[in-house]
Amino acid sequence: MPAKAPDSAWAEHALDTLQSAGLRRGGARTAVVEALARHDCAVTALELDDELRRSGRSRVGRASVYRALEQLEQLGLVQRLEVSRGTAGYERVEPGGHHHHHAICRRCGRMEPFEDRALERAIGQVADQVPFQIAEHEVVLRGLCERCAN
Amino acid sequence: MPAKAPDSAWAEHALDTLQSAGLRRGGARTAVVEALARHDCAVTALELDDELRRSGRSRVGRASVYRALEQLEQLGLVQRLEVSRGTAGYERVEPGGHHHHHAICRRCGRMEPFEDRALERAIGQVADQVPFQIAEHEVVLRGLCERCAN
DNA sequence: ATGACTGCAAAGCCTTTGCACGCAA
DNA sequence: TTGCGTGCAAAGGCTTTGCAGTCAT
Repeated sequence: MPAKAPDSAWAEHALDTLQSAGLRRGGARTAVVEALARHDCAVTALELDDELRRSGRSRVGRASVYRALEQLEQLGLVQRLEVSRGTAGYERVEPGGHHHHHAICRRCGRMEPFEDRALERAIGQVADQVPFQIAEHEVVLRGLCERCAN
Repeated sequence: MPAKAPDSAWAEHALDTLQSAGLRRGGARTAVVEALARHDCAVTALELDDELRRSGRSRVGRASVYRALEQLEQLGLVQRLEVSRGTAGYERVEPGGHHHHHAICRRCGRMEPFEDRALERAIGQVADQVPFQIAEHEVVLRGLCERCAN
């Protein structure tokens, strides 16, 4: 239940890309894209599933949520990262390249996004030196959040 | 079956730290530390388990491997990271602070370690700006390795 | 019409937990 | 001797897969 304005630009971009990839605009798939568009930071598949189930507009199966997320990930429309032991989080990838990274609390799991140009620059240079064709990257800082540190 | 010289310095440091924490030098725990000392990059719990099981010197239960890894992680002696969908990898944390990050192939899972001072510097600065008490960090570059890119 | 998409339930996989026995200190 | 450490088996939790019905095109 994110009280947020959805990123319609991304949603449209995502749906178009899906279509270009020869995929149909099924109900579940569209619902997942729209739900994702309402989150600015990583959400787990189960959270999205709950959200969709509660909003009640359409019955969306959990499997469909996972399937949609996997396709979005493979098309480079969302990025997957481990938000807690054994649980994955997914978040939109903006076409522009703009993105953030995360600081995650070891104790309570709270997640704080941050961005830094110098960091991106350093990563860009390293990506060129590695014998890989790098498509994306992620940085995770772990420690204690303000609340848990006291 | 890593044909490598073990990092005995780390192994001793780890066993000492465990002892200082009031933990006993049980057989399984020691075996896990020694196995870890023979790897320079992330290994999964199952790989360690297999290794210990095959070397056959002592029967080590899978649960003990996981328990040992969790303790080592909490003491900051090993770092845990997701090496593939749903599977964690663990690797030694050198007392000196020296460490590397990883480039992981999307297709075959191959992992290439790398290190970069400029990157570490940038991360250090960001860590100071975030409202968290950062204890560690990890950077993962994802893309295609040389073999899979062709 | 036709095959992709979906929901439901079952299966998979890695990881954790329960329990009784064994061992370090 | 004491209770931490361990192995084994069972349980957990997230994710994936199988299948038949449904819907987009």
